[in-house]
Amino acid sequence: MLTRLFNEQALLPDVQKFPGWADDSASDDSKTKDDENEHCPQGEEDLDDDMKGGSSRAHSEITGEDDEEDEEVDEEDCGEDVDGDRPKRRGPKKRKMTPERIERSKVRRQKANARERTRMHDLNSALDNLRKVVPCYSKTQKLSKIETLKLARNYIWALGEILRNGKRPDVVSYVQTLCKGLSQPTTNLVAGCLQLNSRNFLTEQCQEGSRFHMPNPAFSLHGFPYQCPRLPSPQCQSGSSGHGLRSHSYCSSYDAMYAGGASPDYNSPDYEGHHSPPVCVNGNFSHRQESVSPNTERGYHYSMHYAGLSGSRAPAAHGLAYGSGARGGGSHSENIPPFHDVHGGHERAPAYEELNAFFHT
DNA sequence: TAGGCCATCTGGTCCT
DNA sequence: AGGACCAGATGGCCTA
Repeated sequence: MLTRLFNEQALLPDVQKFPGWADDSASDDSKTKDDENEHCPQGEEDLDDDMKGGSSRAHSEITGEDDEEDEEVDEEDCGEDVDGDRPKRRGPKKRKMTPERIERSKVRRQKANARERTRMHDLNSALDNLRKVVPCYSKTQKLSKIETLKLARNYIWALGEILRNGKRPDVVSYVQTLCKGLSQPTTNLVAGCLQLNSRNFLTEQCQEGSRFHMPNPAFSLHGFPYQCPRLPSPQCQSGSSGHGLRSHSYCSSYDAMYAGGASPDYNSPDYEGHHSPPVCVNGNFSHRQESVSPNTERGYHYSMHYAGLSGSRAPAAHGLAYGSGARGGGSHSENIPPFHDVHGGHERAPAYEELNAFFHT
């Protein structure tokens, strides 16, 4: 139901000031150095072709290496000077590939491969850590690498804006900021995590005054007609996203953040304290994440991070209603899975306390 | 089947 | 010489 929740283009017109947002694709600064390396390759050691993988054989083929590569080559000229049909190579003279050298090359290459694997694994685990501290995190359904980076960038920017402006962010702008440059599926996901529910916006705005600013009373996101849905459960919606994001159900909501109601039960076994930096939209910080719907075919859990209480108790005055959200239920839903199921343990961001303190003053 | 995402291999470049 | 980093190529997996 929430597919196509937000039209990305329509979502973003107001947020133009983000440095580097203008052209993500354009910033794909493909290298220039290659242009300078048009000379013929320098005497490559001829690694044996029987090494497994061998996906990048283009180079060797282009250089014209063949069975005769053991012959020493003239290193004076290159490329344009063609001796016969084949360009001459320059660079160090090729040495004979003795069996020992071949073996050493193999070993060296294998070691390099292993290092590269390790390096990429480290990179991926760093990326996983990053996933845990951006507003939407799921163990079972990860954001792609690029989406994680973009969302993290947006998130940092949004938090920075909060600090700079010294006031609570406009909700729509906040969502726009978070979703800037994200793909449609990820935008839907983030929006789903924030669950911009018109019902609550409207009721809160009408009944509780200005707990937050809604520029458009008939809530729609810059043209996106998000008409107050009557969800079976305000806490969980199922949605699907294409491409990298498999179908999932997610939850956690703006409802919960804004709905008045009982405070969460921090003594609940579900509650495990803060694991996540705050997604601060209106100043409500809390520890645990919103629940997820268990009735999904693949059990994807998406959550928004409620975070930040500097202590271990959230002030009820902020009216966080875990789980039940807009229904105003006091205790959080029994559907809420253990927090760690959705959120791996990780450290808090440093700015946490400051932000928390800020929003509680 | 096309397209997106990812892991891996590989060679080039830079640095120590 | 060897390690770190990078980017291209390739193939596998998954989803629409």
